[in-house]
Amino acid sequence: MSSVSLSNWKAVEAEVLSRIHSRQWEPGQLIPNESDLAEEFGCARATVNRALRAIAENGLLDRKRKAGTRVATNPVRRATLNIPVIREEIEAGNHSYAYAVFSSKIEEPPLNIHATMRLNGDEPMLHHQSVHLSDGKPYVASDRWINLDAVPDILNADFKSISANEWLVANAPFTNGDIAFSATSGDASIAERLGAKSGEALFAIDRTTWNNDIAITSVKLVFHSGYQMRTVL
Amino acid sequence: MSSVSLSNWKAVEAEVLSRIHSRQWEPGQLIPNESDLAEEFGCARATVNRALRAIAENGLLDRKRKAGTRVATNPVRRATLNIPVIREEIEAGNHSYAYAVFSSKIEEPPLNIHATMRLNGDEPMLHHQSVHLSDGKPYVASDRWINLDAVPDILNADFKSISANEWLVANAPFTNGDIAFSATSGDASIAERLGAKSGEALFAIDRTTWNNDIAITSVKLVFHSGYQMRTVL
DNA sequence: CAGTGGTCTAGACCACAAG
DNA sequence: TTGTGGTCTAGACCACTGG
Repeated sequence: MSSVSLSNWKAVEAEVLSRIHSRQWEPGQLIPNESDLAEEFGCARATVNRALRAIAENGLLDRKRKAGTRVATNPVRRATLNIPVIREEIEAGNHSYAYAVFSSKIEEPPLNIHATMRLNGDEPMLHHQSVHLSDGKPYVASDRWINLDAVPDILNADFKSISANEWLVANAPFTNGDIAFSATSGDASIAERLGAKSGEALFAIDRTTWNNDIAITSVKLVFHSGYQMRTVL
Repeated sequence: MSSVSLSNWKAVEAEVLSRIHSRQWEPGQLIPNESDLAEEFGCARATVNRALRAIAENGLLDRKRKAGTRVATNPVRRATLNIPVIREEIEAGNHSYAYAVFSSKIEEPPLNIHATMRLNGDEPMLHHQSVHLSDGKPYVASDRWINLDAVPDILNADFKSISANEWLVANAPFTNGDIAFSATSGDASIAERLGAKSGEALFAIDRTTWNNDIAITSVKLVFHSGYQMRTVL
């Protein structure tokens, strides 16, 4: 067997993954503790810890103090999605980027936005609607609410040179947020802005962000027909 | 300032995040190197490393040898999605789970499946279609192709007691996979299986998995109307 | 070439939780 | 109570890469 010394955590990770995939260690089974593995592999316990922690973060191992480390029975696979700035996503594909503002005005948010953002009173909100274009074609429509109490300076932003999203990324850091992915039948106005057929199935992202419990912004992005969000497992 | 000693990596992480959020360290700016921060915080360099690595994995820092560590300019936010076994997702919501097989037969895959799975020859494929039910209502429709060369034993599986997905999770570990999220107008047959209106917008996941370059399975999941996939940022 | 992050080590103590 | 993972330390060497 592996009497050779596994002297780095990537090698340890590979060996452990191999034992899991080959069913030498079966789902649900308790694997040896870190000290024993360190001895077997001829490396420090910290190295084993690094490898096992990486695997556990990926969902293939369950680790508990005192109870030990087990091979996950129903591995909950984790997929990490990159949520880029739209302009960069478009330019990364060698397309030209542009965007257009449809409407930008201060008004009362509807109840669902009020609830989603967990607003307390009736903070003044900026309602900002725009479309991002790739090679001149509609790419994604954005319907955004911005809490002016949190970022009053946004009223001075020049949305001819920078999108609301990029202004916020650069000027309003957030500490936490929610994101949801769904499918929507774009209503007539959204469909028109995207150049889609009315009622066509469109991919949507709803994202709300806070800075230490102060709501910053909530945005609904509706993508052009055929859009896919991809990643690896 | 923080003349107190930050003696664990979570505290260091919090302090660094605070400096980023407060703009004490601005986007694009080079931050002190690990040794200097270790000295300032009164902890070991390894502790600083652990904290900075965690932040970098989340996209808020860019680290390069020799070049040092910079605050990310356009933080590419990463969202980690948990992809559970359908049964567990349903049962976690305290609903009853069931599923029904519509069709299961060996046949030639269409060209797009052949390409997606990167098949070489004309491996025999099992085409398996089913629906998962939550409290008796359609939850998600599954259209799956399985490479019988990779998992011949699946022909002996009893799909009355276990779904194809769960059989594969338990018996055919994979080393890597692709996953894509999209919106689809379910065709008439899918819509019917899901009890959805024809043409209604539905959330879909396409997932293909391999075991060391041997394709295992490719599945399209189409969820019931209104389904959302959520996570935090 | 030289500065930075990446990693390994040996040992130590701690925190949690199973029995 | 006690075994296990979680973490910290001080020091060392390595690997990458900018200048």
